[in-house]
Amino acid sequence: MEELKPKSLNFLEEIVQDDLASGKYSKGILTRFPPEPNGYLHIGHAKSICLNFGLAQRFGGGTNLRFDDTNPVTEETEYVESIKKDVSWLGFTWANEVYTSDYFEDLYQFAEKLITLSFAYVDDSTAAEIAAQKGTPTTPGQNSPFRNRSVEENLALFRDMKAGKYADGDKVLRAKIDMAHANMHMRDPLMYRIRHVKHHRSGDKWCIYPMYDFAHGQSDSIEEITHSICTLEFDVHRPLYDWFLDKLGIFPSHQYEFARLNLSHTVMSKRKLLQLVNEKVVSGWDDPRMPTISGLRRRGFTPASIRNFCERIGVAKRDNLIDLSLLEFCIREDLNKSADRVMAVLDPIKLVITNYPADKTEDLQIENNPEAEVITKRSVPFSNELYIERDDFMIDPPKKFFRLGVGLQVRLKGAYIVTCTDFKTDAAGNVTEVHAEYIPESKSGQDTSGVSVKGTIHWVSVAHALEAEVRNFDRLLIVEDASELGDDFMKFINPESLQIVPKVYVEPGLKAAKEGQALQFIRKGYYSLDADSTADKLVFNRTVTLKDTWAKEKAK
RNA sequence: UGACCUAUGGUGUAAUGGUAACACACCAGUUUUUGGUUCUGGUUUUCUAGGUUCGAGUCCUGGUAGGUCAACCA
Repeated sequence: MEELKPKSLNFLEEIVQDDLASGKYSKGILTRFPPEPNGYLHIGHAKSICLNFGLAQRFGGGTNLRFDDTNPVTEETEYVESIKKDVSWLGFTWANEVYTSDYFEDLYQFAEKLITLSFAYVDDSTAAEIAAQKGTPTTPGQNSPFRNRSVEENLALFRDMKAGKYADGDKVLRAKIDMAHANMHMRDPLMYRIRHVKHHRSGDKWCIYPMYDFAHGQSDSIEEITHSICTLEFDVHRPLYDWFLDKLGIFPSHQYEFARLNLSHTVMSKRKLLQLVNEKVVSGWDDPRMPTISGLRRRGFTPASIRNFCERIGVAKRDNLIDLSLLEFCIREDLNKSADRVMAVLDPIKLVITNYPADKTEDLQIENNPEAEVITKRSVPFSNELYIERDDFMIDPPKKFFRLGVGLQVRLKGAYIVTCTDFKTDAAGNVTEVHAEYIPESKSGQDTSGVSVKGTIHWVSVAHALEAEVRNFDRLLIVEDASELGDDFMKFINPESLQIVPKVYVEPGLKAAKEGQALQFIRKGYYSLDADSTADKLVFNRTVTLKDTWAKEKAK
């Protein structure tokens, strides 16, 4: 069936569509996702991943996973593995797994070619001198005294650099462009620096390493990437990207830029995330409060929910701050359809059903998910003593309180309607026990009582309950926008971003729960079994709360 | 005060010179054995001043505001 109105294209899709229509790329398109393996992927990377892989999927092309490993000081194989895991987990398959370090020889040859063409020279200046020569955005730079060395001298020097005859920082290779250029990146940018450091893949083979600007575009070109998509801060690099490809006369890949994702109530920069880890504000890169892919995974987010989120946020070139509530909506939308419902009492108080036999247990059949296409049921034991939530009882219930209070009636989910008759308190006046009578004819599914109630509450049988730990997570920061906080963001950490409830009661069937399994704790939220769980002790992470309109009503 | 990028409801994103719309959020109601879900309705939008045009959110010019760039990082 034809769609009546095709979904509008984003600006990148339009570019690809136009390029394909004009016959520019007869072999189809090829994109790439090029992380530097020096840290863990976060939700901002997910946007880029969905964009790159999504573009290729939509227009019948491929996507390379390229590790941009030109700086051996910061890169490690450990990160390569985590990145591959995260991309796969998100549901994408790359056409080729490639490494910029695979192109070191090609890049070296490119560099010699530019030297031969008098487009590059070896500079003996120190880093400080080069910085001083560079000028400022409003004042032109000065030519380096080494700028006019002969091709032969440059070639010899560069070969000596490669051969390891110089120490780190002694010399660099620079492109000869224009020290007065309005674009700072065109003021004789560095192409190679000396680093006597072991590389995670090439080992000690090289002691000179290409800079990003001399590696990225050429890598794109070598792979014949048609559309090289990156974030806006690389916009000013594009003239240089094009300059190198043009002077080298190699495959003309094209770079396009989009605005990176900013998410409210969190930070996204690698440096700040690292700070959170190092200062032990969080337990690690996969702490469920982190916006990392591994953190979101542990928190209970599904790949589909993240892909859907990336689809919904769209893509453009203006700065943006996406509200966390959209991410929450996406995971609720997914889990509402897929997560089984179970009962867990987080803040327990005992409910005694005084007219139910103390020696009796019933195994009630309760549906797992009312939203599922095929309804399945599970068995839940019911007895005369139950745990219910403390806030499901009030001594002086206000109007529209559809829960328990003396004289009020509720249905116990999947069981009977009960009428609250009494309660007990301790010396301090705290409620310790609630008493109720059940209506035998009101059994769920075969109710002939004729009684109708407004409220339904969840419960767990005291005798059968399983103990568990619950970790309730909330937004990392108490401020929406951390962009102008700088390092002060640490002062705005939400003190309630993690609340551990060491002892909750859950229904006994949860003993069979599997790590990562998503569950809805009825009326409480979506939870997922954490890896910290043991046979004796289950640990559940709260992925997200349910929407709570009663809380809003109460607040009024 | 140089170059470049950007400006549409509270937040995002569409509208490709021809009725400003979709989602989230928010509000009201509906449904509901989850105060969840569903469904319905509602509030709230083109930075500014000129210009081109029969017609401008869209094109042009100026202004304003925000962002990016001066690592031997990527």
